[in-house]
Amino acid sequence: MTTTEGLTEGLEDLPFNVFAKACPSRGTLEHVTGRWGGLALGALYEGSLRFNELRRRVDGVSEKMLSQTLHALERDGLVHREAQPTNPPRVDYELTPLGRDVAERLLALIHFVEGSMEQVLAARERYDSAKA
Amino acid sequence: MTTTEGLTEGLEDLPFNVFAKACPSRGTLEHVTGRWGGLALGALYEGSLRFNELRRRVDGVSEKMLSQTLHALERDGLVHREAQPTNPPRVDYELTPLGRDVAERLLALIHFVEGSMEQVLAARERYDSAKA
DNA sequence: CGGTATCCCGGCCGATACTG
DNA sequence: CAGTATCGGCCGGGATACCG
Repeated sequence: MTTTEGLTEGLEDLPFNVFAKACPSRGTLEHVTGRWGGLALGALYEGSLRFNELRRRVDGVSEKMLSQTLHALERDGLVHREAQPTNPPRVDYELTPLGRDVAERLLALIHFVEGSMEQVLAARERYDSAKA
Repeated sequence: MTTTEGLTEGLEDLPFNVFAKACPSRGTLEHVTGRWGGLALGALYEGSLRFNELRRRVDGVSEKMLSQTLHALERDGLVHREAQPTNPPRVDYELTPLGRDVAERLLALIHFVEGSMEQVLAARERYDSAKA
């Protein structure tokens, strides 16, 4: 009971409701859960990383998309960018306190999904063979 | 200490690692966190819903995308589809136990983001005015 | 009601080249 | 190293029409 009630009821009355089309929270949620946003936050949860470290950690991301993703997260106040005017340049990215809180909840989801993949794969086989 | 360790360390050795480009968990995570997947799971967390109820609940989703989204989630074993061969037809969608576990973690993230929007909006203003 | 089929546009995103 | 600029494909996803 305590786990099911109050999670979405009356949400229409709250200032920010992600189920409403025009709510800005939907945009931020998409930055966080988007293709690369979630992986960037997850990688940074362990500690600050430089641009190319992050790029190697998030397998498959292009320079352009990583740059865009980091800018969006920085603008939303989830990531802090620390540039040192040295040569060669060095830029470190790290989570803000708010970013850590978001990343923690995101990682709980990610790890749960990873841990459920056997069940998911089994469900897919059942679904596909039932269709055939 | 206990909250920061063991979250991603050694993940490369686990069977499923979302950070790896080819891992199937990345696909499932995208179904769950995608534009409509997350909202569908969130809406179904309260209880089973019919197709058009769901459509009204998830403001802005088209018939096509809702249909696609539900198929993907059903195939992954997160949503159960119950069709009654009546006239007019009635189809109920509800979360599976696995789907509930996923939705719970997802809603924790969603509600946290909703609750943080004031901070996010403030961060954006700071960012934008610093750029200008 | 609960979908599927088709068309088609915008923009997401990868590839490449270039800069400080 | 840490990006930006530009081009182009492809596909997400909206609109519309149609079906059981």
